[in-house]
Amino acid sequence: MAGRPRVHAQRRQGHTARDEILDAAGELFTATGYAGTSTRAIAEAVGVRQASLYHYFKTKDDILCALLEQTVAPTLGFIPSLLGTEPALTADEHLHALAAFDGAQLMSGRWNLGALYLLPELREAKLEPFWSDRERLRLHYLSVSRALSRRTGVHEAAADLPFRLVESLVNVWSMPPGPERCEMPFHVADACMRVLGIPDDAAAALRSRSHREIDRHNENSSSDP
Amino acid sequence: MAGRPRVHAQRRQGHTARDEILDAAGELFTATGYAGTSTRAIAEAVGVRQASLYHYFKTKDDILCALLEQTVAPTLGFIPSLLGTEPALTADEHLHALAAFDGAQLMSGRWNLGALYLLPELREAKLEPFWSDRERLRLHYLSVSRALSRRTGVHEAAADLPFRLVESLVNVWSMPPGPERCEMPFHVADACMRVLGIPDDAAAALRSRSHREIDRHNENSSSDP
DNA sequence: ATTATCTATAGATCTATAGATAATGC
DNA sequence: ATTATCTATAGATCTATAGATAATGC
Repeated sequence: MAGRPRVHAQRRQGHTARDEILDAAGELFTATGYAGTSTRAIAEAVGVRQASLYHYFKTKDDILCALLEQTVAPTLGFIPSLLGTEPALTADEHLHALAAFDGAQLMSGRWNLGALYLLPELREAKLEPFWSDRERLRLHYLSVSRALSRRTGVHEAAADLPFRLVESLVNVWSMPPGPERCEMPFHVADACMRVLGIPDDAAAALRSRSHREIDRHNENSSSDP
Repeated sequence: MAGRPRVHAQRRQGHTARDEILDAAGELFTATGYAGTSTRAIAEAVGVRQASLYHYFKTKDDILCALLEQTVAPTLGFIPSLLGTEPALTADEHLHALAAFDGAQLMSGRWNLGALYLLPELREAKLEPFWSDRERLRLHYLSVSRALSRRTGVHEAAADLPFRLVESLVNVWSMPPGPERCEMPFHVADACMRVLGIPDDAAAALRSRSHREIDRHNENSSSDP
């Protein structure tokens, strides 16, 4: 804490300076792209000098990486909750809750950070540990989806689709805010089940259980000392 | 013609130097974004020195603008053909052929230039006359679509959708090449009709007429002296 | 003493311009 | 003479580092 005073008063959301930087970077990267956003522009949006960013991030890539991590970390943190229930969840309960949580999380931020996945510059940047975390998440989706596709007899290529379906929520950000938009992650979770050959009524019946698991997780993780 | 020899032999598609530059820029802009592609990178991909680009384009924005124009100019050139038939086309024939031509054209290039519409940098760049051409095309879609929605009684908000449906073909570029992919513009043209309240069998019946109009236009415009 | 900021700047780009040069065409 | 290219470079960035400075905490 403390340190030399800033040249401007705080103007950003976020409890720490690091969070302020990520908030500004999220806005600018989603609005004008990665290469199209200079570190100076980020600093100005925060209200600090350009060099001050480097107290918190080693490079500009690091800022993007931290931002992208925010899109996968909460869901990775949810997986242990799903694995630790008593009695254990069935595969369909597990996948439905995972997709609903992941989707709601993608829709909950101030900026459409998932849209950053589409930036062409992304392929070039050095973004470990983001890529490895994202791959872990993808493989988790895949293994649960495979279990279900084996059970229903649907073609195994379908096991790739739930992960992609959830990511497609990026495009839902253009909807006007409101209850309809908030429902979308659950529609997508239902669609994940159908794509794996589970009938629509059975899929819809999983919703209340998913809500319960998500609430349970959110209570436990917010009550940290 | 003529002029000082290049430092490298030709390595790009395109009959003129200008076309070579646009081919290289199309590849690089779609791969690494606009801000992420330097004029030096474009020049290297062409096999000329960076400054030589400025013999053909006043600014970097100009290159992007010319590239984007390629995505709307052919379709704008098709409209007079559609208006000049004897006897005149009905509104549904007109819209179906327009959508099929426009869609096929978006899918026909070497690069997915329509995807450039999604680049966040686009909003900032100075891109007249592209924006005005694109607006002309949008309004043409709109007026034909409105005529149809009035006739079928579908909500008038649907008149916006055909233009957007055709543009969504950008996402089809991830399909493997083959007959299925080539069919997509016609599926989209059918979908434009359905979205305006025209039944599926009537929509499909428009295909042969659209094919004929497109062929007629291509013959006429390729036989320029 | 520690920390978060600041000022200043090096060194690497990047876009665009000026003017030289080496072909062809008349 | 005209043209398409070239070399060279100005001037404006942009990222990242070095080191000074002004707070708090001990």
